[in-house]
Amino acid sequence: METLAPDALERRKHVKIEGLKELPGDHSKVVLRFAPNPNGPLSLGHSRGVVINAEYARIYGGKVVLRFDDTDTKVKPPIPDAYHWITEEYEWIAGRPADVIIRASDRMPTYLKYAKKMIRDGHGYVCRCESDKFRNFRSLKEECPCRNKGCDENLSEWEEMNNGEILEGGAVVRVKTDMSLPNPALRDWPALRIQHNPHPLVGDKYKVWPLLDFQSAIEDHEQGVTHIIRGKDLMDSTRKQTLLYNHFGWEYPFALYWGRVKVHEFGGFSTTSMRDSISSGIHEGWGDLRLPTIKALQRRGFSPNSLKEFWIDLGLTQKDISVPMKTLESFNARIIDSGTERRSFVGEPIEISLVGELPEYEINLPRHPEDSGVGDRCWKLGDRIAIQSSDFESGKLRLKDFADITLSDSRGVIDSIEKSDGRKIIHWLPLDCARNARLITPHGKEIIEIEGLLEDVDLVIGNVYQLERVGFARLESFQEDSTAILIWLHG
RNA sequence: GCUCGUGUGGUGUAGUUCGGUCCAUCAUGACGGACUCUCGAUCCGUCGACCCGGGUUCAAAUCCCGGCACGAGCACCA
Repeated sequence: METLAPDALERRKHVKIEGLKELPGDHSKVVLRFAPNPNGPLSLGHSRGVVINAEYARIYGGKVVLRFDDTDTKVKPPIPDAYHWITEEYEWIAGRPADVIIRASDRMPTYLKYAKKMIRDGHGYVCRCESDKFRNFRSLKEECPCRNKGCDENLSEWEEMNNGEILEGGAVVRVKTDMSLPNPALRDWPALRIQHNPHPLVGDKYKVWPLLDFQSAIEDHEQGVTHIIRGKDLMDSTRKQTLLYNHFGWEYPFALYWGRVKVHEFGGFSTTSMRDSISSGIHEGWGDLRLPTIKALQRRGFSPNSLKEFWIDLGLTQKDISVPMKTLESFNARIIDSGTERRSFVGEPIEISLVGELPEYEINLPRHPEDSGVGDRCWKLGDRIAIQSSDFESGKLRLKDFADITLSDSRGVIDSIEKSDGRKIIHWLPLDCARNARLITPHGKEIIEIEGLLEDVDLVIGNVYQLERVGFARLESFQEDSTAILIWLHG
């Protein structure tokens, strides 16, 4: 060591530890879970959960359970399409499908079974108090009258709840903890409530539905989850569920937390508010470029690896953070740049006639400046070309990779083919090689569409190109009139 | 009100468990330069931080006490 690298021993002062920290506990059979509500497709915020869980599963050779927490039919009702959207988006982000996929709504018999057992064992009870009345008991650390009912009475009321004899709001099943607990959130917390709304997938078969804390607790145990990674807003859920696990004699998984994330450009990630903005027509749909959805990121051409590197770099901390999209974009740019071919896009074009000795040849430009292996793009030269109106200034310009010209009105006099001085270099396009195009760019609350001309050489729908002097964009489609639709990615 | 959590450069992040090897890591950003027939890439340089106040100690980002700030939970949402 000392002879091979004498100063390696000293120089190793501060090294940043890359990657995720070690998971606590046993690593031999790691089971994690990602549990979204299928009330919409996945957002950029969700992708943190996918990345972190999938990465830990990869590190330890463990599994990830993708679980649809769809037990609310009223406040955040599930969207049937969201189940397959999320399944596919999970796979896209993680680079592999989830190991186990379950829907909470399919597992109702299990939840109801445990609920009944809890009541029978005296660890839970049917509470008929109105919510604000119970709230009052809770704040006073007093027990509500329902708490000391006999087991038989609880059980018969439980049956009434399930039969639909008790209306919504008429009863709730509570986990018996301790009304004198210092943390008010833990005092006899609600486990199941009545919902008569039909569930979009299982209909009106069930009248009693578990709340998140109960459903999630039971299912984590059923699936053998060893590590729960969740937002720190759910810390009290851990404490509530630990109390429930004690009733059942189960051992609670390790829980890890992350703080709230905001992105400067988008703020938070509320599926519900996105849903509202779509139904009210403010946004065009879940793939609207202004929305922080995975669908929008896919349309723009982000690499799933950029999400992975981004979230792993951010790590798993409990700090509430706000990061700029620029950070994600720089990860993405680094990933895609070497494999992204260049093309010319002239926005808001102005036609120019070339005057002078027009060489009778084709111009060969590299598809990638640092990678000759991908070959050239070939332009047939004509005397009609287009330049960007923002570059139009009467005077001396260099048409990139072609010629020095002097511009006056809409005529470009060729001064020389060789680069003769330090004049401004602009991108351009022979009209013969151009196709109409529209570059669509999200800009805050607006969507900006720039009409222009795109170099019409080997265009493949779905590919990302770097538009010279403009930035990265994904070719989304050709319209019927053959106009190319480009979606802006980043600079 | 009660309970819980977090505070390191503009933004993130490493280091905090077991004080010294930290005049504090890395990335991103901003600024400047080199190179390049893209405003991309690459390369070089510069800027910039331990919430505050005490205490313990030879030594504190790290331990203790007290403040302050921010966030969250106390939903018949997830």
